[in-house]
Amino acid sequence: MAGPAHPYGLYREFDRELGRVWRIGQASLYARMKRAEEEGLATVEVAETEGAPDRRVHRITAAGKERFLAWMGGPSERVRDIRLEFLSRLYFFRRLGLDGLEDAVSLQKSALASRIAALESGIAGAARSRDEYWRLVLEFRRSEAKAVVAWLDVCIATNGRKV
Amino acid sequence: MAGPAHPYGLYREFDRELGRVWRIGQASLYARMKRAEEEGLATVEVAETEGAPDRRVHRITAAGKERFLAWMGGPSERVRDIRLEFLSRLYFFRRLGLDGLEDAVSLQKSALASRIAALESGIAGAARSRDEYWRLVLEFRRSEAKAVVAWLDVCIATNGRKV
DNA sequence: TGGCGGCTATTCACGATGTGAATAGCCCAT
DNA sequence: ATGGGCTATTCACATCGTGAATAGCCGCCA
Repeated sequence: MAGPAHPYGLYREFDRELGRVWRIGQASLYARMKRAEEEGLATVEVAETEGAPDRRVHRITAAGKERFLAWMGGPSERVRDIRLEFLSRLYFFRRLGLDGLEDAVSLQKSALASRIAALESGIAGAARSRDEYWRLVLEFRRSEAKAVVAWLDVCIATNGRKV
Repeated sequence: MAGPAHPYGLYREFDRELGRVWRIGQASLYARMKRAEEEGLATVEVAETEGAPDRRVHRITAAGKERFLAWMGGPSERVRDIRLEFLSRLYFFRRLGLDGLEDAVSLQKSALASRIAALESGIAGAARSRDEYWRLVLEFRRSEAKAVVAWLDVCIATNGRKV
């Protein structure tokens, strides 16, 4: 996405930057990139180097770009995935200088809004049926979801300030 | 802990109740109970039944009880684990009629308090060094941690009301 | 000059973990 | 009598991540 890359180099970069959020092992990144190739999301070309082992240089395909951008734009379905996914998206938005962060934020916020609405109806139901435990569980989830919404607002504000 | 149990029966119970929080497959529960036996946390006795296959009845040992109670009391180190762990603890506190929930809550709260303090010093540092991304990441984590603290207060209040 | 440590780059073998399906006997309904 | 469903356990397999192995080349220091 930011030009051709080989796993080793990408790992060095990620380990310093994205690695603070999304810890990924070297061998794991190799496996993912190999899989991306098998799925036709990237093409691989072996490039010779001077005084170093050959590199398996990966180039993203149209299908790969599409998949990546869909992932960048789309909201995370599960609240617990936002921690990893949205913070990673944020990293890529900044790293690649992409725009559309505002859209991604609003999409995620509206996904969270319906999630919260569902949780609140569940909470009301649990309260009605005196299911204290279930009510607490749902309140936990609502609390988390609301915290993410509040953070997304901070996120937009910060980004707006920068632009 | 609530008397002897065999995996199949325990699964039926968990699947209905705890399963709403901690989804665990049947084969997975079997594996865990087998491992508990291997680690000396439970003893197993094969019991014959009338018109049904034999049961591998598990009985918790002293070591197992100790381990379980330590887990019940101790806070989750990572905020993201609280979702699963603390809600499971809450389930067992209620299911087994144990007391000590207040202690577990305060322990978790103080663990979160130091976590939040560390995050805030990190946020200040990131702000100083103009590392916007890292600041947002840390603010995300603080936001989550604070939401859990707020929920823990609700949790205590609810439980207090019941007693 | 010789060899040792460290860097680039990739691969491999393994362990943990979870899941669907297989197995097998028994009961009940049609 | 027989097919479906329940109790109960096990198996084989896919996924996923990790540490270590491999291998060539470079620079450093004795």
